[in-house]
Amino acid sequence: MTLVLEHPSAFDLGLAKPRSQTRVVVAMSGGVDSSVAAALVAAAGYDTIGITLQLYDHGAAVERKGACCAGQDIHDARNVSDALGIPHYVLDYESRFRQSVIDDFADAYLRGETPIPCVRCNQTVKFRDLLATARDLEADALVTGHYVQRVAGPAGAELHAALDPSRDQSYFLFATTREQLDFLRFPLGGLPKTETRALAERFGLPVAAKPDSQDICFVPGGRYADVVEKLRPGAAEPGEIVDRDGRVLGAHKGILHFTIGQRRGLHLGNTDGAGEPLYVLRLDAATRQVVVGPRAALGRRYVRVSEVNWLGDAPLELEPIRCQVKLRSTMPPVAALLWRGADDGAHVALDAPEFGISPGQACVAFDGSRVLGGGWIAETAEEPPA
RNA sequence: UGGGGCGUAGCCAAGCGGUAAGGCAACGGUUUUUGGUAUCGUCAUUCCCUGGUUCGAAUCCAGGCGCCCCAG
Repeated sequence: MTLVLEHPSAFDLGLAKPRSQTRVVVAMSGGVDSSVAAALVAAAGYDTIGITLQLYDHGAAVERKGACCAGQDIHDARNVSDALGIPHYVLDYESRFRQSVIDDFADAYLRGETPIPCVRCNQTVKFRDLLATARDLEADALVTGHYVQRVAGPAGAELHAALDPSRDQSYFLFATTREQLDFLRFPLGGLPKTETRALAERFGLPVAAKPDSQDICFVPGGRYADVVEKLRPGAAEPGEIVDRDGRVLGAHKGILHFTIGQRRGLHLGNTDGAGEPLYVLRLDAATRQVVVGPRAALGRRYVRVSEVNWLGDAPLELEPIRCQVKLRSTMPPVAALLWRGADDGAHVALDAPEFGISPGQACVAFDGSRVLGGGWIAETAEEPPA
């Protein structure tokens, strides 16, 4: 990638028209990554337009570090655009973000599931709504700063994990459709984060030293339960903490405070002398019970997946295929069998048990670096059905 | 008030005259564009109380107090 620094024109998005006549919209969050993406595109000579989405309450977010798409970050995106000499627009997407991402987030917790707002955001606001806006602007492509690779394959655009596995964000993009993928470009997928920082400095971007964003962007201080309670007043109903036999061990302040596999926050000391930590095994929204037990009881080898977005060349069939799956963004892919389920669902049988798999999270299947597809975890079982 | 046992951090618990292990919980940091996991660190100047013996006591002695068990 150093080549890019010396010869910006070596960077290419693989579009047919001359660059000066090729319009590219860059989704700019105000962070380092998307700023570098914009700089690369602009430096390569494309007709570049920066767009920043205002997604939520900008008042509360102004002073926060590590946020995006509100307050200071919008100013940062504008400053970067000015520095690059590209036009920049801010779109008010607050209401659709609220509908598509935040409401879903709250409702998932009330159902006893654990949502991934980042996937919903990519799936709706960014790759559906913003992408449509880019087309309206007669753009030829939409560029984002995601660490993921788009590879032109024999059967069309393929989605691949980033070159740097520690930066890979393909888990969060499993729902990207083939159509969307045709239009999208991810200039950062092939470089390590340190390289991105170096590029930011070489381009003289005002955000070069800005800390990475983390946590849920619309949740101040990581206190997501407060947000859910604010959105759904009275939703945090107290309930019992019970063991697998139904024995009551304690009380909790609402199942929305927990997720499967969680250890901390139970406030349950050692009561039986075994000295083994307790983990959340199950959440029962109907009875408001949190079921806890030892770590060994978390093991699951079967996962049922719904709303599958399939990106493989051959359609998913009843005959199981061998692949690797990720059930969590930060885990290395693990070996599994995958086959088609009812409707748009799928079944996954893991070679070895995984611990702490929660409905509402994503299951993403890979063939090596390539994303074959993914869906939402609907339910799990200790063993696959016979 | 006959006999026996026990009282160490929020909980469990080691220690048996030489200057308070460990686990759980909690709290804080690291990791992480979700939650969580993991990991690292912190957490009893003090051992129910009061005296005594001793160079030195959570450990020995005496007296209280509080629990538990057996027998009545």
